[in-house]
Amino acid sequence: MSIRQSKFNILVTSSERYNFKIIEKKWQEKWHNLKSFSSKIDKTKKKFYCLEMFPYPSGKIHMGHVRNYTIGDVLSRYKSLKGFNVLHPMGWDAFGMPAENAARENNLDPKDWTNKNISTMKKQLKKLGLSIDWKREISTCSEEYYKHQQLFFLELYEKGLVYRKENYVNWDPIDQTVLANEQVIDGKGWRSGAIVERKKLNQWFFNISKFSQELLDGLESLNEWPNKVKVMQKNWIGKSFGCEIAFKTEGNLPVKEIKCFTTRPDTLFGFSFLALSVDHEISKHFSNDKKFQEFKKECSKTGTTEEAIAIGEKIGFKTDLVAINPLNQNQKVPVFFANFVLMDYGFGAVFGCPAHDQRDFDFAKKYELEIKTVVRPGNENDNFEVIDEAYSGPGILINSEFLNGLKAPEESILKTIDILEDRKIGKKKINFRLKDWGVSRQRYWGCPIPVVYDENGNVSTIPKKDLPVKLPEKVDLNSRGNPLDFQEDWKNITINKKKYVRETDTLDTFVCSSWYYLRFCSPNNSDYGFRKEDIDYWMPVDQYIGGVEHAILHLLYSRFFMKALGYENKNFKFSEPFKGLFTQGMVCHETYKDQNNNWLSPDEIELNGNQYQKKNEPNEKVRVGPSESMSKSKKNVIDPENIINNYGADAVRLFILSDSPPEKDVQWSDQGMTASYKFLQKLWALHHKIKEKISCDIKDNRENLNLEKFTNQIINKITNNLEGFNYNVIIANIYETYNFLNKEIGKNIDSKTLKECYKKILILFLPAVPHFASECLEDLSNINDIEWPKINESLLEEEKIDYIIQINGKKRAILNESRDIDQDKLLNIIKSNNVSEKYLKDKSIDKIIFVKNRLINLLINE
RNA sequence: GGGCGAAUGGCGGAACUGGUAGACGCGUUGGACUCAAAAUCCAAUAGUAGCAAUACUGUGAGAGUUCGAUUCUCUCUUUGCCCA
Repeated sequence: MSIRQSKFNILVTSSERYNFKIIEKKWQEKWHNLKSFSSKIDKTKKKFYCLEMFPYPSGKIHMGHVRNYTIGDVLSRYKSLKGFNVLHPMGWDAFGMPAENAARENNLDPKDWTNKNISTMKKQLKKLGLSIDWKREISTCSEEYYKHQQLFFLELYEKGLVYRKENYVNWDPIDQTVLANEQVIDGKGWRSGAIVERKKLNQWFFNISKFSQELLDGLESLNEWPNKVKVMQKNWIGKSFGCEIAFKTEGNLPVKEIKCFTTRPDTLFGFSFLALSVDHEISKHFSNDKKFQEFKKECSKTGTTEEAIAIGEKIGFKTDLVAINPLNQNQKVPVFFANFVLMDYGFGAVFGCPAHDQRDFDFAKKYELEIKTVVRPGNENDNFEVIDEAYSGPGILINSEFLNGLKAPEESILKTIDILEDRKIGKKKINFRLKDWGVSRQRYWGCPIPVVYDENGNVSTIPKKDLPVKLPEKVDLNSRGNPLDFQEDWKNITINKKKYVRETDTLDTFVCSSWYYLRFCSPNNSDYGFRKEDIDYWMPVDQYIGGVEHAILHLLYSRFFMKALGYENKNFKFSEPFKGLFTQGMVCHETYKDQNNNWLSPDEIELNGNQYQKKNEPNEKVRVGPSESMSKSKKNVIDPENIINNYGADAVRLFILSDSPPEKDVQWSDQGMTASYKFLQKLWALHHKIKEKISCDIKDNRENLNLEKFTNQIINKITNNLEGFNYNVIIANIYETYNFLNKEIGKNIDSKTLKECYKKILILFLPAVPHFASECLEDLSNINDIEWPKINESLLEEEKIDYIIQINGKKRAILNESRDIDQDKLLNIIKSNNVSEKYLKDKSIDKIIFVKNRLINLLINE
C-alpha cells in the first residue's frame, strides 16, 4: 500500500484533487479584502444595475434563493467583465408576519429573531461566492430605512395620493384580529379555525387607481419584460369599456334613480332584475329592517375575493322598488340586494340579463325571474332560446326591437351606447378593475404610519422633522389583535399640549419593497431616501430577477411607487423602475410518503434495489410522488448549506444552472449534483495537463489552427448564450470545451498559443464557476486586467463546409468542400462522386435548389 | 369559461433568421484498471430490419404552405400557469 501510494504521488503532486474548501474560502476572502464588488459612480463607464428580489429573512436560505442569486451573479460577473460599471446589491425584506409569529411562539423579540436570521443567511449567501456589494446592504426593518418610508408616506399624503376610508377586512372573531387573504383557509381563520367574517375598518389607501391608465400604457415600453407578466398586469388592471346607465325607479322609497355600470348595454332588452351591493347607499333606508340586517350578515360570511363570490351561492334580498327599462318604459323589474355585487366595482349596482351572464342566470333561476334571450349564435335562427345555461358568446341581436340584427358584441355595444347617449339615459364610460391599495395592517412588526388622531378622530401628520416614528420595543405579543393597540405609553402622545393617539396600524410590507431598489443607490444617505445624483446614474434597474409569483402585486406596486414619487415632481426622471425583468422557475424535488400517508424527507429514505424504503426499516415501503416545488410542508427540501459544505459553491452553481433553462422549473437531482462536482475535478486535472504542456515551451505549431478556431467558436457561443439567458446551454458549452481540450491536448500546439487560448476559455468560465476559474487563471498567469475575450471574426468562418446533398428533399450525402463554391462546381463534384452513381444514374435533374454554403437539393424524376 | 404558454430518446434538455433532429448532462450497456469493490478511464446508446454497408420510421395527433417544417398556418388532444 505504501509503495503504491509513493509511486502514485509523483503523478498526483501536479494534479492533486481540487480542494474547494480551501480555494473557495481563499477567493471569497480575496474578493472581500480587495473590495472587488464595491461600486461607485463612474460616469466614464456604462452602468449596469443588476438586482435580484431581496429575500425575506425566514431563517435559512433555500434552493430557490440559490437559483435566483446564481442567475443574477452570472449576469453581474459577465457584465463586469464586459466593462460595465455594475451595481449588484443585496438586502432584507425584513418586516412581516412570520417574525411576529415566530417571536410569539418562542417568546422572543421579532427584531432579535429577524437579525439573527439575517446574519445566518448572510453567511450562507457569502458562501455562494456572490459578487455582491455588501457595503450597500439594507434592511427594511431598520429605522434608517423606514424613516424615509414614513417621509414618502407624508409626501404622498400631501399630494393627495393617500387617503383613509372604511373597507372590509377578513376578521377572525376569536383571535380578534384581521387576517390576510392567505390566512383564510376554506373560509376559516388559519390559527383559530373560526369562521371568518367581513368587517369594516377605517384603513389607509394609496390611490393607485389614479394611475390605472398610466400603468397600462407603461407596459408598452417594457419590451425587456416577459410577455406573460405584462398580460397578467394588463388583466389585473382590467380596463373595460362600457356604459353608465341611469335606471328610473318606482316604489315607496325616496329613490328616483339608480346608476349602473355595464360592459354589455346591448343586452338591455334582456333585462330582468337590478342588483345592488348591500353597501349601496340605498341600504340606509333598510337600517331598521331586521330581515335586511340578517341578510347583510349572511352576505358577510362570503369572502371578499372575486373568486369566493364567483363560487359561492348567489343570494338576494328583494326590495319593494322596481326599475324601469330605459329602452322600454313598459318593462318594470324588481330591485334586489345581492351578495355578488361589490361596492368597489362600478357604482355597486348592476343590471341583470340572465340569458347572457351565467351569474345572472343562476340568480334568475333561484328567484324565478324572466330569462329573455336577446343574442343568438351566428349558426342559430331567431327562435333560439337560452335554456340550461347563459350564452355569452358572439352572435346577432334578437328580440331587441331597433337593435335587432346587429352583430354582438362589436357593433351592438357602440350602437346602443350612441342611442343611450342620444336619449340622455347613459354615458360612455371606461372602468378599471384595479382597486386602490389598502396599506394598513393591524400588526406590530411593520413600518409605523406617521399619523396621529385628536380626541375627535381628526387626522394630523407627524412633522417631518420628528421622523422616524419608532416602533416601541419589548411589546407584549400575546395580546389579541394588534399589539400596538395595547402600548398605552407609546400610543398616547402630547403635541403642543394637546393630546393625540397614534395610528396603531403599520404599513403593508409591500410598501417596503416598492422602493428598496432606490435605496440601494444611496444606502447611507441619511436626510432622504435617496440622492438624486445617485438615482440619475444608477436607475433604472437594468435587469431585475425573481420569481413569477410577484408578477402582479410587487411589480405593480413598485411601478406605482415610482409614478407616485414622480407625481408633480419635475426632478424625478423615471417612470418605470425595472427596464428588464426575468422570472426564474422553481426548484422541484420528488415527494415521498410512507404507508400512513405522512410526508417523508429525502433524508428519511434510502434505495433498496429499485424500491425506496424508510431508512433502516426494510419493511416500510415508500411511495414516490410527483416532483413539486420544494416546500417545508411536503418535506421535499434540500438544504443548500449541506450541499455547499459537501460539494462547494461552484459545483452547486454549476448544477443549478445546468439542468433546465432558468425560466423553467428545475428538478433537483443528487446524481446531477454529484456529476457537477466530479466534472470540476476532471477540469482541474485537465488544467494541470494544460499547464504542464505550456511550461514545456513547445514550439511545434502544426496543429494550432483547430484550437484557435474552437476558441473563437466557443467565445461566440458562450457570449450569445449569456446575452440570451440560455444559462443551461452555457454549462453544456463548458462541458463541450472540456471534451475538446481533453482530446486536443495531445496534438502539436505551441505553448504560447495554447496559453492564450486557454486563458480566454477560463475567462468564459468565470461567471458560472468564479472560484474555480479564478484559481486556474491565477495559476496560469497574472489575473489583473482580465476582460471578456473578443472574437476573431475571420476564424469563425470555416474554409471547408459540410454540404448537405439532398435528392428530392431527402438527405443522401454530406460532402466536405470549400466555402463559397457555386452551384455548378458542387454539382460537378456530386456527379463525379458515388452519390451520383447510386441516385442519379439514368435520371434527369428537373430542378436544383442551391443554398450557398449550406445545401443542394436535386429534384429528379423517379 | 377566458387569456397565455408548453409537448423532442429511458430522463433533463439542445437545434441561429424554414436547411445534417437529438448538442451537453444523467441513466443504461460493454470494456480497461483492481484479488475485489468504489473511484477513474475508454466505447456504445432514438426506434425497426440487417453480420455490415445501409434502408425505412421518427420532434403530442391530423391536415396545409414549401424543393425542404421541431420551427410557419389551421383543427384537435394532453398539460402547466394566470384570471374568473
